[in-house]
Amino acid sequence: MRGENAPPSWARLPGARCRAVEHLTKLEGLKEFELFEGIDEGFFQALAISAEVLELGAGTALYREGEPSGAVYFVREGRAKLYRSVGGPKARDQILGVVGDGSVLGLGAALEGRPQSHGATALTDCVLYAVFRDDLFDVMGRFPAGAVRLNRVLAARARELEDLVGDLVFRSAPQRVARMLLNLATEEGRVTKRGVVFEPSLSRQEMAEATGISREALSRALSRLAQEDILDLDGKTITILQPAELRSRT
Amino acid sequence: MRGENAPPSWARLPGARCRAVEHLTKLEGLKEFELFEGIDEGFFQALAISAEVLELGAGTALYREGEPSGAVYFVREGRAKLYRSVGGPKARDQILGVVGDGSVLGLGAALEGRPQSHGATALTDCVLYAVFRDDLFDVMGRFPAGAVRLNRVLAARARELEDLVGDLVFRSAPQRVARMLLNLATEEGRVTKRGVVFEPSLSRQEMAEATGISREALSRALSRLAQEDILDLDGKTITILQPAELRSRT
DNA sequence: CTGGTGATTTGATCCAGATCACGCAGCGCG
DNA sequence: CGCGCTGCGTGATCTGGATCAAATCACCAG
Repeated sequence: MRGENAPPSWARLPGARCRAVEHLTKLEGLKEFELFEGIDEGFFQALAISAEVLELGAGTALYREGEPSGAVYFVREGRAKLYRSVGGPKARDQILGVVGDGSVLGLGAALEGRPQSHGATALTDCVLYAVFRDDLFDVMGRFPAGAVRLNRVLAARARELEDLVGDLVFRSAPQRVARMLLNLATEEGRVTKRGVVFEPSLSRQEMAEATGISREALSRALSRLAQEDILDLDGKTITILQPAELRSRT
Repeated sequence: MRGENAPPSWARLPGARCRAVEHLTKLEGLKEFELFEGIDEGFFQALAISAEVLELGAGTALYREGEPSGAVYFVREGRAKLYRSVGGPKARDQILGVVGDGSVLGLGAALEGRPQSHGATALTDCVLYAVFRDDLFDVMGRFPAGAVRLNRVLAARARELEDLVGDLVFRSAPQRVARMLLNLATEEGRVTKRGVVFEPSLSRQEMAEATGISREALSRALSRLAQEDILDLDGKTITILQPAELRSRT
């Protein structure tokens, strides 16, 4: 049925597996998306009928840059990174953004009918609803109100990318590190009396890629902040001891 | 600002002036937008009724970063730059993109109902169709097929921004200069037997801002290319003598 | 405990590109 | 005319962060 489409990369990956789930479950999950608040019931049903539930193990790729768009993915649970790569001798990645539940992946490529402009990989175990392009267009045609809402996803992405460009161009490495930490903290941190504690879903390497600097530079920036008692580094967990001070270094 | 419709900045700017134009003219103009190919006639009429024709002199600002979204602008003629700024002692701009006719400005902010995330300024004299937010939402509600098309604009913008991030992070200054020249050439160049000739709509300063480097570095990069007979610089006009060579420096 | 493998830190250089400083050309204007 | 102003080119420094090199740490299998 979807024979013309090359199988999306998740279908070929060991970490991913499809699960049969009853209809109602999926429908309920979709209704939780803030994005679709106030949208007609029929839209959810139509989407739910088309959706495949997808469990993606941490670290497995959902799609890669340049790959033809097979589907869009509604993130129900977990966190994923979007990134760009360069090959060649000195291969590198740049993280474009980290998205959590309630977001949508692969939408731009699906709507434009062009190859993916970035790769997407699960940072934690994820639960996604995959909707194939054909089905998406079908549902969009039948429930335009829902389709129009999808605009917001792209508007938000564009805004975030503009922010990223601004950071890369205008701010120094230490400033970007500070911002990255604050972002991670608001996403993943628990507030305690010592400060904001979290165990980042990003490795040091990935933090560097998100910040647009080398792993070594990131390491140095962190140690520096620890030395100044703004951070506490203990194994994998990071505590922001002086959030205000960190913010002032932005 | 007072009320929900604070006057958009163009209304306060000397270079801008509104023109009374008959209905049919505007409608014809809108139908030329490739973006809306195949869309129902009613959509154009509804948009045309709401649209104001706006003439914007070269160099005048359409909207600024942080300003509340008043309207969206359909670019009928001319070229405009989108940019980010930092204030402070060492104020700088970074050009996020240059758009020409057939594109739409200010859409993200309008849809999100948030302040503009970037500024927009005319590079050349422009003719725009301005549609106020309220009117836009009204038309989108009545003609969802057209509304859904708008997401292509945002998808394209997001893709372009991803490209920009990739360039900034992965490529060296000379490589970015080469790309910028090639982009300008395809947009604005005439092919002659000597090579591709154009008189850029961007000043040197702006070329530097688009490339993410200093004016001096841009100047040097250009002279270098001229020295190697890849470019010819003559006053304001640039001729790309060896497009292939330039492309290989990407 | 022992060795191995990968991630992280630390330390020591290097260099692309920013910054600073200056000269020069055009251009409107009293 | 001379004056200031803005935009552009070019040379001379300076430096943030990349890169190279090596040590340390964490974790696991045996």
